[in-house]
Amino acid sequence: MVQLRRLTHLVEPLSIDEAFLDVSDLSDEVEEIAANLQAIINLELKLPCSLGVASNKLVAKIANDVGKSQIQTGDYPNTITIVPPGQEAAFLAPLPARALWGVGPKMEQRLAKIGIQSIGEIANWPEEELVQHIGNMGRELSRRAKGIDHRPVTTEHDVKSVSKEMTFTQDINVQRELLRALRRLSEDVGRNLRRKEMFGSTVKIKLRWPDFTTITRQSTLPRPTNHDDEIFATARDLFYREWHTGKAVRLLGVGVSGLSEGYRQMSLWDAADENNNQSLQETLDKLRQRYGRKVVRRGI
DNA sequence: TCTGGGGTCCTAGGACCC
DNA sequence: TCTGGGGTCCTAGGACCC
Repeated sequence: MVQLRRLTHLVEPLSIDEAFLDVSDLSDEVEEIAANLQAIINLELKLPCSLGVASNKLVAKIANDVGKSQIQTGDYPNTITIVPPGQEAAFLAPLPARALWGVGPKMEQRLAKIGIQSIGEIANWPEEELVQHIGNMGRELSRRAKGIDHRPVTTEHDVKSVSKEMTFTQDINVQRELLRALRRLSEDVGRNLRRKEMFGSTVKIKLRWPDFTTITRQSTLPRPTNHDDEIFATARDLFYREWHTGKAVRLLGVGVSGLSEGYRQMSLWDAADENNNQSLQETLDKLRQRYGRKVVRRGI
């Protein structure tokens, strides 16, 4: 990301190793910008790097996917794929519908049922008919299939939720072990929230049974929190709504959403208690940061 | 196909209030 | 007292993304 931001501050990270750049303000030709950037990353990071260049994020992303997929040998892809302005729809048309953002395995099947295989076929369908067959998503897909995407490159986006889950190597049906896992997940989520200086108002748990069916249960708190104990207590209540002795669990997850920044509202009579909790939590965080997670353990 | 983890967005039903 | 509509929040599940 450092290398990217040297080029422009308009960098939107997409994942750990992908990002959108808006280089429309730079005076150089895009071909040149792309080639230089690739060379810098190859040289400085000793890593391959593929780029897609287009007039919008949707087409740039797909162009990059296409470029990378055309590598025949076992080499790591190090490609540059450019779609000139005005060529967006033509570039997308022959690609399989699945290449479009928002088309996964299920949507691919639904589209196939009405005879649509390619992005071009989506673009050619009357939008309203598409909506009749596949719902509101049809409107969005119709636009995307034509290469239309007006979303700007945004340098920051709000985090909407924080969660942590774990799949057990073996199904677990021992209450004590499950609660210990739930406690640990709650602490991870709490720490993550505190690191971001955020509070959340809705606690959600995720349970997966050995047959792979997965359920979620959530509960909204009267006030936002980022305290381990509060998250855990809520998660535990939710857990007991679905779990009974002996029931085996494959996966356990804890998440918090409804996030807000800053300090939570406190009622007056909570203040003293609150301060104690706060300082205890901060002390625990510091101890764990210095000596590791296991330095302080709670009895579930 | 036998399935990891952390996210976002959409839909749909129900409760509640005006 | 009955009826209806609309808005909002909460909950649950599912599709999709990297």
